[in-house]
Amino acid sequence: MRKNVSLKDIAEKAGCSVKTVSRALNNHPDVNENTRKRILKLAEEFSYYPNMVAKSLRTKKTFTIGYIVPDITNEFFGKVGIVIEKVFRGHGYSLLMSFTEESEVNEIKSLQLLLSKRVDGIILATVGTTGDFLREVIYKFHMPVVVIDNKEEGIVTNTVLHDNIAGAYDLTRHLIEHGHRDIACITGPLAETSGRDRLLGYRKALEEHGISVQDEYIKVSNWRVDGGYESTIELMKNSSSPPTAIFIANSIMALGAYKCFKKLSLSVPNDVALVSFDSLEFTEAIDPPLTTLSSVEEEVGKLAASLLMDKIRNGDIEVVSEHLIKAGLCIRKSCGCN
Amino acid sequence: MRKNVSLKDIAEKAGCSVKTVSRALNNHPDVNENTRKRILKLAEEFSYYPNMVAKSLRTKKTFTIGYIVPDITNEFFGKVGIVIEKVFRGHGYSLLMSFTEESEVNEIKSLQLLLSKRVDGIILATVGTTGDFLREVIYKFHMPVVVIDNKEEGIVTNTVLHDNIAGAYDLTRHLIEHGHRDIACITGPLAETSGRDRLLGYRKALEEHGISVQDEYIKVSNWRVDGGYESTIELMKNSSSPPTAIFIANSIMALGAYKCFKKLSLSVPNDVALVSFDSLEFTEAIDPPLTTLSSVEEEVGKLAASLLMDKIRNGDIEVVSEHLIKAGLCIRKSCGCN
DNA sequence: GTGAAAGCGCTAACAA
DNA sequence: TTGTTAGCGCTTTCAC
Repeated sequence: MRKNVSLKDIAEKAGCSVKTVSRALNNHPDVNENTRKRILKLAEEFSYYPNMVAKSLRTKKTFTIGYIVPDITNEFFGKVGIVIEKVFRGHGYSLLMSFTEESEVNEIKSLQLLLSKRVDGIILATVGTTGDFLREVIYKFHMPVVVIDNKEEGIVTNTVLHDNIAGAYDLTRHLIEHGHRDIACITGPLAETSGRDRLLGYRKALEEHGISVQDEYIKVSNWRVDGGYESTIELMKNSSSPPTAIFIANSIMALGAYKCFKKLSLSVPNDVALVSFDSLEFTEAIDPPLTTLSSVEEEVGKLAASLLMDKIRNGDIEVVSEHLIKAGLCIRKSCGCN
Repeated sequence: MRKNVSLKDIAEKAGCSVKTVSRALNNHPDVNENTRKRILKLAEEFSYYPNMVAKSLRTKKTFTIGYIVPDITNEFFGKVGIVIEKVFRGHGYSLLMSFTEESEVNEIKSLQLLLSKRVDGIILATVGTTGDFLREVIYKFHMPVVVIDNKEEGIVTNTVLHDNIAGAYDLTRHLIEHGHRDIACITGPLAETSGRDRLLGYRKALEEHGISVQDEYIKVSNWRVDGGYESTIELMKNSSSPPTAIFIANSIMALGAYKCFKKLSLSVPNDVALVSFDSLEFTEAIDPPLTTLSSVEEEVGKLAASLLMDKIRNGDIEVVSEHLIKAGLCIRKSCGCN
């Protein structure tokens, strides 16, 4: 930081008090029109930018929101971040970002940093295991917090989640409606809500349609291209009878499945039908276009942002609400449609 | 913000002065070991988190870096952002993010906001037309700034850029080495350095190999899937003789080209060979895998971050350096190799 | 309509 | 080794 122009500098030139300058610049009514004009002109001349640091110290508001996510290159967190930034920018807030790389230690460090920086609120895509500390953050420091993406263990708090169970259910049911009975599932780590719940939705769909769930059809993978590839190989080569359709719990892994089918010279959807969760940029450009759920980032971001905004305004830290965002089907061709 | 525990609170309990507490907590040498231990214990008990706002006001350092980009869902800016955050986190800094949506007005607003928030430095992926204001930011406010991705018009400043010309040249030459002569180019908007320079590199490669550049083989598009699709259609259907190979200036547009080839039942690389710029997640999963340049995000991020860090430390705002990051070829199959 | 004084929580400079 | 004083740039309170 350098020696910036301050209210005092302007006050001296204008021949009035610091307070009058402050009033003029903050559109206070109690200030003479001529004085105001003179001051505004001087501020302009001096290229005055108010020192938000001093303002924050005094008012105890930083107009800064913390956004903590595992990894911003994940299209989901990127899109949600864009939406959140837009909402808050409109209210004069900016976004402080912290990346945890899915590490609990980093998540706690990030929270502590944001506590020190005295942000006005936090939107947290948690790894799910920092509940105890998070409780302190909220109830001891009265920090407004909204949790997204994963549920936090051991604490009931404000959350906005993808409706994982319903999504997995709908996708699987769509395969069933195409006449499939031998349907496999590739899901993510069961330690995460999303991995667990998407498997749950898949099971529920099968059970409700009188199809028995076979263990050899369930693969727990890692959300990545390589994991999707490996799991698909296993399903197609090692099963006693290979599935005729696969529900994959995210689209990145589906990319691995495509790779595998190419290698095994299997055609989608004739030999195997495919559906997966996220509608990403490539899902409609790939051949054949992938049937997925529609995007929920816009909704998740908007809702999380407005929940947080309300909490900041009302200070009702203790009022808790949980929200599930349900996505529709985005039907393309990999499922066998059209 | 709420009433947090302050140095004063701890000092009262510890029975010493505020300054002693400050010293103890900041690992100052001149403090009695017993006093220090007592104070640290109290701080722990009280869950004391130093008020960075007050500290910043006093020291004129916010330990905050501004990162301004058009759109964080762009894989390039996301990856660069991750790297930057990591470097700066190691030095105790955090990242304030601002998204401009490629708008000049938003870019200026973002800069003003960061000026007000008194960040210690800025990494800016500029739209390219805010040179005049940027000059003020740097020379009048002595703000350390590093520009990435695009060159800023009308101002010479610290930049870290992808070597667009060399990249386009190498990719095009690779096609020539495969024996192609009828090579087309789909580039981005010519108002952007990247769009312009990638076209330049393509031309250079043709000229140096004695191949005449044909205007009908050059399409200026929009970096998007749909643009890539349209341009490819035009090339393949409307050219007097369709090209046997295409250099595409980014991989998203290449996705559109794949879509088009599928529709026209053309096979890659037998009917048309293809190369494009960025190595994204899908480029190696698609069929056939796309030959691209290798990723430079890691290098761009690291260099930009360390340049900025040096500037912040040394205060040599006026020393300017420009850096070009050259990428190697990432050869897959769409070019005809293997 | 305007100003003086105090203070937000911290650290730098100087004393003790 | 520890404490005192002052001040960072702003807003709040209260007085005029």
